[in-house]
Amino acid sequence: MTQVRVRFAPSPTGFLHIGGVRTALFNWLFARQQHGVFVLRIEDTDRGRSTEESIAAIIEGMKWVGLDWDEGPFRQTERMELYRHHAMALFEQGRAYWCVCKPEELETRRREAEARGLSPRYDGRCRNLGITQPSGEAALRFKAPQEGQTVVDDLIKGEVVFDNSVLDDLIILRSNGYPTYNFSVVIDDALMRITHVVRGDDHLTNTPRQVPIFDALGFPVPRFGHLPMILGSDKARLSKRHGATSILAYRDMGYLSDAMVNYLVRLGWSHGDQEVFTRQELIEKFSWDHVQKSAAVFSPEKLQWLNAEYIRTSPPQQVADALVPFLESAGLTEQVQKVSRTWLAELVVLVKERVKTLADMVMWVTPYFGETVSFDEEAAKKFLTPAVAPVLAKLVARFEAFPTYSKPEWEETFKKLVEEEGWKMGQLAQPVRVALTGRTASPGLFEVMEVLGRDRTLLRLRKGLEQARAA
RNA sequence: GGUCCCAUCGUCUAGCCUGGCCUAGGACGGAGCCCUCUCAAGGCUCAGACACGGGUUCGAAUCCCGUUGGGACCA
Repeated sequence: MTQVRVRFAPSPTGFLHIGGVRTALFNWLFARQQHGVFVLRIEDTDRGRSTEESIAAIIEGMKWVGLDWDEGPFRQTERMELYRHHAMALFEQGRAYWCVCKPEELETRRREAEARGLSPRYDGRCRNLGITQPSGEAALRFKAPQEGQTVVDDLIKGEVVFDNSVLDDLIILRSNGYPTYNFSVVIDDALMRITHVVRGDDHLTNTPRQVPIFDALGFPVPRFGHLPMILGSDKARLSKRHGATSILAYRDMGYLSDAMVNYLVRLGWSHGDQEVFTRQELIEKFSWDHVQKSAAVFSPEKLQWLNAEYIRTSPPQQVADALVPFLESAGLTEQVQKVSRTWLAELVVLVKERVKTLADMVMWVTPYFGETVSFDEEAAKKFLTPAVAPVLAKLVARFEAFPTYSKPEWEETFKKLVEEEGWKMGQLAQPVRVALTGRTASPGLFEVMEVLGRDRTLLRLRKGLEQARAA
């Protein structure tokens, strides 16, 4: 049994796309499950559009989602000699030939063919010219098989049959000496001994063009798997106008990488009714025959639900660590430095049930940092009124009698006071909530007090009382 | 235009290969109720799909053919 070797081969012409991450993820899961090798290869032969920033973004994105690679990153631009060498090898074997047709001529002939209702492929004019040493501009073309069929036994789509008669002789080396996409992938996949080529299904029809090249060069043909596309809500290919498509944009919006991975894997793959998986489970349970054949619509709502799920269930300390950069960019750097990591984790526990993203969490968590809070104007106006002042004063007095905070005792004290006054819980709870957090919505009051501690609780209650009296 | 791929609730999907357990299951989203100091979380309930047409069969979401509709690639 030969070792499984898979690859992810993005072109660095922009940020790392969520579709790309999903392709990488399926490859990675398969590699890890099979104890195989995952190769990262940067397809940067398009010099005009490839950028260093983009390569850095791909690497950063891959690291963020935790898809570690075993070999690479390789770059095609560093492998030019290999492509030329193998292209010339094909020429020497008589499997490739020089084509001196000018681009304009090709264009005219293509139009003519189309006008006559024929398919617009290369007519093979230079195929039998036997040019050995082209004098001017020339491209190298591969002699594609013209008869028979090429059968691709796809891991996902099943058996797909193509008639070779529809194939034309594709250019493998351009007149400028650069290899074409369809050629360089074959050489790389062959030389890197890739056993399973898993990519987007936009490459399915490229496959019968590539298989004969493997054959001609005497390389073993890998298995292929073509993943369905990811679409936007209007069923068009996912793009900027559907919202963020860069993986790092999701990081910056406050999504957890585990949630992202879990969401992406379920977009096109399933394991019965299970929705939430640990990485280990994914590695164990992943299989090609449960990969969907049809395209899937990306759902920001479901992603958000899963993210909330992960925020609730991940170890609080881990969530707290991921939260820190968000607190810092919200201007809370100093405050964050003053508090302990465990207190931060307590804060996470306090608010995690009410939050969808880490960005949300910042909003929920800010009231607990300073000594005091600023009151939301509307909230104060509604709840910190002269009518509640006397009761609030009594509450403060009774709480002050306790040397330390104790949830059961303080809660009992609170309820007793409400009862004595003949009030409903909400009548006192809301003013207290505003005093403690500045807002009308918060976690349970006694959990809030716990996180605040005795002294800050009393300080804030007194401030609230002042406000109520002044109103 | 040619070739190829695809088709179950609004969305992600289970079921399809190995027909009957499907009056089609789960999840997100939506509606409602419960819980409740607010907001959430949670629990319960409801609405909601086998693209269409032919076959095959005692019986089809499941098998076959066609149609329609999407999409990709080639240029």
